[in-house]
Amino acid sequence: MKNKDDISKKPLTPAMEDYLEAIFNLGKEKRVVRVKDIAKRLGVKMPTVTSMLNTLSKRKLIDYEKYEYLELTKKGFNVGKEIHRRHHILRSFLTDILNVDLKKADKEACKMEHAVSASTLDRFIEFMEFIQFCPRVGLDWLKYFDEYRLHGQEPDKCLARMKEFESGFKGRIKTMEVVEDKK
Amino acid sequence: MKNKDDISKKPLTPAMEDYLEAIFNLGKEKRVVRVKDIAKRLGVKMPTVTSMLNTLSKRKLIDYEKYEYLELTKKGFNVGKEIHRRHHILRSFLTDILNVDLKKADKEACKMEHAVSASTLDRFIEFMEFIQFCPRVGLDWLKYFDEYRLHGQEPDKCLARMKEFESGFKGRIKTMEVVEDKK
DNA sequence: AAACTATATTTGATACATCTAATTATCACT
DNA sequence: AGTGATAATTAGATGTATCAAATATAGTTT
Repeated sequence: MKNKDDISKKPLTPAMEDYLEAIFNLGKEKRVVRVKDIAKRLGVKMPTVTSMLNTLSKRKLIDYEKYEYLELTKKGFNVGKEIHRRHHILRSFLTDILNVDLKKADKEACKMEHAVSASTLDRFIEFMEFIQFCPRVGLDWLKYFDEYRLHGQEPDKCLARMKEFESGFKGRIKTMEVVEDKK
Repeated sequence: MKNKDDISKKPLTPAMEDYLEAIFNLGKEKRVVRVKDIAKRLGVKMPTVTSMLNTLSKRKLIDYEKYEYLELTKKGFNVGKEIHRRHHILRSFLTDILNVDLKKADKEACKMEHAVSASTLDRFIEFMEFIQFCPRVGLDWLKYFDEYRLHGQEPDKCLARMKEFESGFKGRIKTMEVVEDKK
């Protein structure tokens, strides 16, 4: 006979993930996690939270007895942490690279976090690392993106920018060569 | 008395948007759009499609009489086209910039398209334009991202890359100056 | 400890998207 | 025109996430 409800392999819904993330975050911010706070954080009413807590409890993602303090299980903690990580990375991408304002970035990251696989997320990370560390066109370079956004593509400026890049590179190459020589 | 069901200002659900996009795409691929094809495209059963067609019809997004050919209304067409555009742009970003494989990119773009606002989408576009057109580090530059992904950050290579960039820039600056002079 | 307030839960309802099984319509062919 | 195959719809059910109203519990204050 098959397992009656083999719940363990059913994927979590986006809503469940959002609750776990919220509980994870609240757990770091406050001594105890309250229904009221979860409701506020997620913009839902308290009965909705209670109902979801029962679901999460059935799926062994939280320890929960009614009217008592609730805690993430190991499993729930890992999910919450992972979703938080996704949120953080995607929001960084939106704010630091695309220059989206924080509030909007936060809202959109919250939806994107359910759309993007772990491997794609890794690409986002690598891409951001690449921009910042190697070949170190990073932060300066992104300022030009800003200018591009605001003023469009202006050939003269483009030339000027490239000259700046060139001399910037010269400086950096020197610095790096010195470091290399020391080794 | 208020409008009985002021449906016009209710936002569309992601599912509705997916159906409109699918109908939009099928409309371009085939003479007529069939329930069966929509079902196949979206991975749902036919009754689900029928039911959604009724919803879309009530909301004046399609012209639909049962058993007859269906067509997008002007409004539905615009939504379908917009969602298609989002899909396309996000997928491009994933495949062309982050190097995610096409199939995965397609699946993830399909979820991301409901998470990203029009203004953020514009930033994605501008960012991709910026990478490709100005300051023209574009395609070459992305090859280095690939290498970075695969081999990590290797200082020697980083230096080599920067030297390449520098000389590449020199060449381009020359070319551009010639063009500028002609003006 | 009694009373009041804040917090949480239960109950019952709604909306949405989906499914299976049963039914009905359309189309193509002989 | 009748029949069989394909396509579409209806009917009825399920699961998820939400809400408002009513109720119950916990915590605080006098």
